[in-house]
Amino acid sequence: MRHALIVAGPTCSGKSALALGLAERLGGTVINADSMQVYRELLVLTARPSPSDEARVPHRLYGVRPAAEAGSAAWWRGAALDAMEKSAFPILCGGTGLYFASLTEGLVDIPPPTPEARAEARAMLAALGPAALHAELAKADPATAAGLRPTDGQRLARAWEVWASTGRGLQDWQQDGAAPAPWRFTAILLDPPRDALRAAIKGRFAAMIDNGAIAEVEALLALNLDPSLPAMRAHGVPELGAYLRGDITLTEASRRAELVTGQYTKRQATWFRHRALAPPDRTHTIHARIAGLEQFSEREIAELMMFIRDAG
RNA sequence: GCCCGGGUAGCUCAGUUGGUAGAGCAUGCGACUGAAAAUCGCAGUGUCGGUGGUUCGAUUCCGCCCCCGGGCA
Repeated sequence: MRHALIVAGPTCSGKSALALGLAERLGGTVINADSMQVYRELLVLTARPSPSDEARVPHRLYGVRPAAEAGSAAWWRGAALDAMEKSAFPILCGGTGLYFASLTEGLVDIPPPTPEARAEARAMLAALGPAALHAELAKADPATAAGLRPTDGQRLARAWEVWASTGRGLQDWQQDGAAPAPWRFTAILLDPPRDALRAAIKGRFAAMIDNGAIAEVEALLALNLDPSLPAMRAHGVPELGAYLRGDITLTEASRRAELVTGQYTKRQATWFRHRALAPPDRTHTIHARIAGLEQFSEREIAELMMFIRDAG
């Protein structure tokens, strides 16, 4: 069974720099496991690796999808598996827990929902609200409805689209089970203190503004896409959009973007603390925010390399 | 100096016809099976500006003081 490395952690924890450094030493390919860095139009705002980073080491799945086309865990899983297959040593780097889980735990093989079913589910959610959608689902697919909160609009819509397009309930599909990808995973998890993360996020957002984030949002908005598209909801896009419309000041937009990003790191930390990316003896946690491999001593780097080699 | 309004949770504020208080946001914790930078759940916190008085009991009523707005001088 082939071996792949996972470098995971919350936003702004330093995982991209760490993955880059490791890829250089190990002859690896960095494969994006971040749901927002896949969108072509989002470069600055998602802190995607720069062209010079990409010149140092092969990078895959960054900016490969137009913002107009929503990605999905299933799409990402297939693309990642393909990229892994073609890499000498895959290093999956990102912060999207669900994406990692689609690999390490697998995904149930449910046919993609029909566009009609998806549109119907979302229209029902918008028009009736989650409680009414839950009531409707309870009639059509009681087993799935029983497991969902009447307030959880997004999951209710997902359940509805599955039922409407396959005639089979989501819960029922999930009984089929899922299988992990046929890979041996080793994980390096970054779990820095939250206040360090918040401080770094603040600094990074200011740098994003200096590096063209506003123009990036302006260009994205000019595409006139559906505001419910994932790329349109990336941290900073709604906030800078409000600034561009003149609704709020740039200071306020920055404050809000930094706030939602900080809140997001909490959800990521919760996920990674409770969901194993790899078995305990093949998981290494670093409780600090890091700036890259150069931050470590040669001895620490050697230990890290040995940990990865032994795990493989 | 005078008049008016206000000082209650980290923030914005509600409230108690006198029995020591509550929402939203923030924060903390958690869930998460194809939108996941999404979506959702649970939980704190308070010398109720200070000080005297009335009262069995004051954050609430009264006096004085302090602070912040606004107006008049």
